[in-house]
Amino acid sequence: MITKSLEDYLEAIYNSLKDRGHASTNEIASDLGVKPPSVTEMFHKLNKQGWVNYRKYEGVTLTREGEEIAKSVSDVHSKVRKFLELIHVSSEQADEDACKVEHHLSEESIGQLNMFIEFIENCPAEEVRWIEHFNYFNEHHELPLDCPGADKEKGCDD
Amino acid sequence: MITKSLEDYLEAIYNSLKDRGHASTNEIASDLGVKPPSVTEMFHKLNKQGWVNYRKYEGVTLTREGEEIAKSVSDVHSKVRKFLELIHVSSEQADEDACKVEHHLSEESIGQLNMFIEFIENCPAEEVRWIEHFNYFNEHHELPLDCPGADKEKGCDD
DNA sequence: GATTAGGTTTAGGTTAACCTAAATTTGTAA
DNA sequence: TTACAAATTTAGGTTAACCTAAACCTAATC
Repeated sequence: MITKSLEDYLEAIYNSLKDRGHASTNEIASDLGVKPPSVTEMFHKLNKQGWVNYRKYEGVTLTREGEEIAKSVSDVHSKVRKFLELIHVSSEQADEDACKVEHHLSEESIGQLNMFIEFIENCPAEEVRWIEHFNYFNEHHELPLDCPGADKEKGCDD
Repeated sequence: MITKSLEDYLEAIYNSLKDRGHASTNEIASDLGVKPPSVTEMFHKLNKQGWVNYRKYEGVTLTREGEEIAKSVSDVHSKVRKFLELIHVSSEQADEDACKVEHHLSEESIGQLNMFIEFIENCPAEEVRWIEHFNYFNEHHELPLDCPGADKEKGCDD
């Protein structure tokens, strides 16, 4: 079974591989603010689940399944962060909070949050009956005809 | 130190006292989906912290400090729920997610979320340059003059 | 007053996720 | 090649929050 903690490790590994090209015990430990032995232990668990390939003293890589999980967690993270930034939470705090919140949203909430963000980004800062428009967007998956963004180049459902 | 779990118990106790006038082991157990012995154990911890008055076989009441914590958790809960409902998450799911998210938001994010909700509720569904207006509201703590809600009876900063 | 049912607590155990200290491996430099 | 420093793992321990089973209270009924 996946836990919040295992998700955190997968995400950290994913980011480390992306940013540094590798994921070692010490790096992940310092990224997550834990001690190296904790990381080794978790590497074993992730390996047993088939989410990473672990080779002693060398570090880990993600399996396809592990990468899928990591990507989806990371995706939720950036959606939450984006929303928080939209309502003017500082980007450091938004990122920190996203880390914690990312494990606790249902599919439904994630979907709606995404819908909301997409709507705002595609129909911004204009004379807009925005909540009515959002309701329409929510139902039809495209901007209403009288929305200033609707006749522009970019649709809302990409 | 307070933990997510202790917060959950305080909130459940608070709601039980409000809804039923008392908070017994079995009730809290069933509210939180745990077994009675777990509740007894947590009652002891809460009692030791000075957040509840625990009397064996009788249940708990909240101390002033306990009630303060419970109220603030409960407050965050309803803000998160309200926001999720605003973006059309079903109310059951919104409530469920709020339960989990409520423990993980910083003061800053809570404040901004509140600001956002207040803004929306006071400046709704009109011809509104809503994100610009939100920016203004965020900065000045009142609706801009050209906001349809601004000349109505109710201000934005109550 | 004795019995009993239901609620509550105690006793003891499990698990996840951490930790420190000690051992081990690895790569590099003398 | 040997020796050492740094990284990693192993061994063993801690804590929070749960659990089951058994013991214990309490209030109602006979």
